[in-house]
Amino acid sequence: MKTKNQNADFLHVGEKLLAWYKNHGRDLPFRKTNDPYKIWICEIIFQQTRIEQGLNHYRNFIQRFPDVQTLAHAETDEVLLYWKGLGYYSRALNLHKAALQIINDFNGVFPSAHQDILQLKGVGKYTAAAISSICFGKKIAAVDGNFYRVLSRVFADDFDVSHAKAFDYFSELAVKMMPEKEAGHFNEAMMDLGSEICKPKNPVCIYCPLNEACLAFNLGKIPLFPVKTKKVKPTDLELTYYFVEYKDQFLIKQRQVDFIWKKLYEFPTEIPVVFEKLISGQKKISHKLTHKNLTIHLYKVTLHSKKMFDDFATQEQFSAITYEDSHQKSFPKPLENYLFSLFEGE
DNA sequence: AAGACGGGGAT
DNA sequence: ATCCCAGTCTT
Repeated sequence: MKTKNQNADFLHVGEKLLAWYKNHGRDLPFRKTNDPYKIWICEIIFQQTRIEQGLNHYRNFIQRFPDVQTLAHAETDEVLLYWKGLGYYSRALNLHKAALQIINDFNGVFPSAHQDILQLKGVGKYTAAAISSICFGKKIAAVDGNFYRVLSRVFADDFDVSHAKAFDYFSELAVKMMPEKEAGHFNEAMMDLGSEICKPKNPVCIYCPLNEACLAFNLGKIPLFPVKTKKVKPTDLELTYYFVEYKDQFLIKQRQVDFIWKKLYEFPTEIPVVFEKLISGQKKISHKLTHKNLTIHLYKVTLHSKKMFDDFATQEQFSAITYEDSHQKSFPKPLENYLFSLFEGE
């Protein structure tokens, strides 16, 4: 009997959330479709990425790669180009690999079984749950940062969200709240509430549809939740680049190492000693990565001999391109900014 | 279980 | 300067 009443309470909160969503949910382009391909793309783009930041990328990506066949048959470089500036570039590489998986393993049809979806490169528990619920009506919670924040506050639950079991723990809570046949909308509702009302800082509790039920709010303990113990320590990283130019061309190569900016283009990292007297100056670039304070020492090397330029490019397997052509390559943000500063106004 | 992986906006 | 965002993959 006790269990029954508790479940009824959970369900009541879920229905409140859903009612709020129908009136106050955000109007986003991918909310108008149940096409698993489009939902997949949008879920990957918006991993660790704000809606405002990725919205244009989503639109451009879908326009250029409207279906899984188009994506699978594209060059990796072009997929990367459409990812330029989004960060976490392995997402784009995995996206392309997964498109080929769908062609080869699933006959070119986006899989509908949850376990199959989970097999796709770059698709983890969250993304698989989002696709399964939104596109295929499966009653599965797409537990993300919003779920952790909202649920930990509503139940004043101090379960450590950085713990490995947090996904399953909060998933169980969420499923209890989920109205039948509304898993997709429920998941979207939780994201919108977390984004617009139950924000990390200064949540707008007075407008929250769940404030009557919210334990943390009624206890005045909102700032205590969610509990997150994982601590990250910033480290320092220094890189050296040489911007080697001849007339209107400069040298680039593609990063292959499994480190930051894998598969993105960059400048030479070392030059022959005889070039050193041609260095016209150093520019220092400071850039903050997620857990790194990055300093780039950037030297500009202006060559006046086409033979030296060509020989160096050939021996070290660099490519020579113009500034105009560089728009067709994906550069790390700090290098992109440098290029822009060099050529702006021309 | 812990680290690595980008970039940008809010506070 | 710090936090954290529609997380996933690799030790």
